[in-house]
Amino acid sequence: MGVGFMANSRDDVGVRLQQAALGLFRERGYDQTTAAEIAARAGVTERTFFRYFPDKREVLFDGESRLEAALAASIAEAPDGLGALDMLFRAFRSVQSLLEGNRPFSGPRHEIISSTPALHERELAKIAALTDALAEALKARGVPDLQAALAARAGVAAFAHATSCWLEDPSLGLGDRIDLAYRELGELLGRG
Amino acid sequence: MGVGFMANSRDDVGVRLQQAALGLFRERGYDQTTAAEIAARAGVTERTFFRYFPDKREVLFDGESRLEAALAASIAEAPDGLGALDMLFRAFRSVQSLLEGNRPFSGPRHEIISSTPALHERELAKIAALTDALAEALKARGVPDLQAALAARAGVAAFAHATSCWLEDPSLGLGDRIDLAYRELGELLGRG
DNA sequence: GCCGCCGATGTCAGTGACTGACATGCTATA
DNA sequence: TATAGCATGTCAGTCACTGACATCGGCGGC
Repeated sequence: MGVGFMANSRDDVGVRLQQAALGLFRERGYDQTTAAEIAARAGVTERTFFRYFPDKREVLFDGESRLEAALAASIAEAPDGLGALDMLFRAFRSVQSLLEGNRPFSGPRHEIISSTPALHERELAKIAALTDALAEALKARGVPDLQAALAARAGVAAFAHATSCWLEDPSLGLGDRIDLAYRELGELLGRG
Repeated sequence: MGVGFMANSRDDVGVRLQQAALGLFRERGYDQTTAAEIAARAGVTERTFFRYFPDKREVLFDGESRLEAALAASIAEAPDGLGALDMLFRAFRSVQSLLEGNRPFSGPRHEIISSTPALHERELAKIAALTDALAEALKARGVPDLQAALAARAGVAAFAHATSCWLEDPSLGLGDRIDLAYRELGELLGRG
């Protein structure tokens, strides 16, 4: 599969589309950017854009499947005898460096997403999908169905809280934010 | 502001649109229903549909603001000295009857929503908005910011879990589901 | 080295969600 | 009865997305 000299880059078309999209969204905002413009900047046609991404929003969501896989794998190989929440947080901590690695990308991305309702919705959907996947992973480790579903919901909620805090206030590392969330989650019920 | 004899009903146009939409969605599915068809069944124009609802999805989401208000009010008037999670669950239980009241409506609604990705996304957005509102309500009661945000996320996650279970398995009432979720949330941290 | 296959892309036409601008008709009130 | 005002209709336009078909370039078989 030779590359045949695409206009200006040997990058994969998909990657070029993502970069073009991120750039345009930052320059003009999501709503003011058309799919045709993104495609043009990437040197392809609008139709090609939609062959790579099922819709305009999806161009900003790609690492999600990798993250999901990593978390599920961590739960699958967790030591026996751990509680559901501990399996989850073990998994969250295991992807810490993965997330910290592409902070320079997820920073601007987060900015655009949180200021664009349509993108925010899509992110929530991704988080929900992640929740379901982790619930399944917990069930596979023998956690009863309902408990797995609830633990996944609560755990992912805490994880989302931690990453959100981390992205908006860089004074603490992601690892610290995760630990903090875990601890505060515990205190939440200790008090009552 | 007399009602001037709309085609076939003295119902408010908005209500007629909602009923028409729910009916058509159940008959043909969400994607196979156009906004123009909904409007036609309600006896108005497509343009009028979009004057009542900002987009096609929104026609199924209306009680949300009432629910949010009721929950926030419950937190605002909770007795002092309660922990954040207890304030939340007190609020959840306070809207139990409100929700059980329109189960005949929310049943079919839930069916369509959970089988339509676009609608599911919108529901998640509503839940997120609810989460933010409850976090604010907790802050107003003196809960520290970060803790309020985390408690709201975890609490709403448990509440969503409870209502979801309740809608899909009628063998338990909503109140029981809420109590169950509260108890299991406690066990989640007791174990680990 | 030529040929035919195939995958990636371009092209075109169409549907449907949404929007802004303007026209119209009915209600209420002077 | 005149008229201001609001709800609705009408019209034209943009843009996300899709299916069908054309094209082009590399690659394996011969």
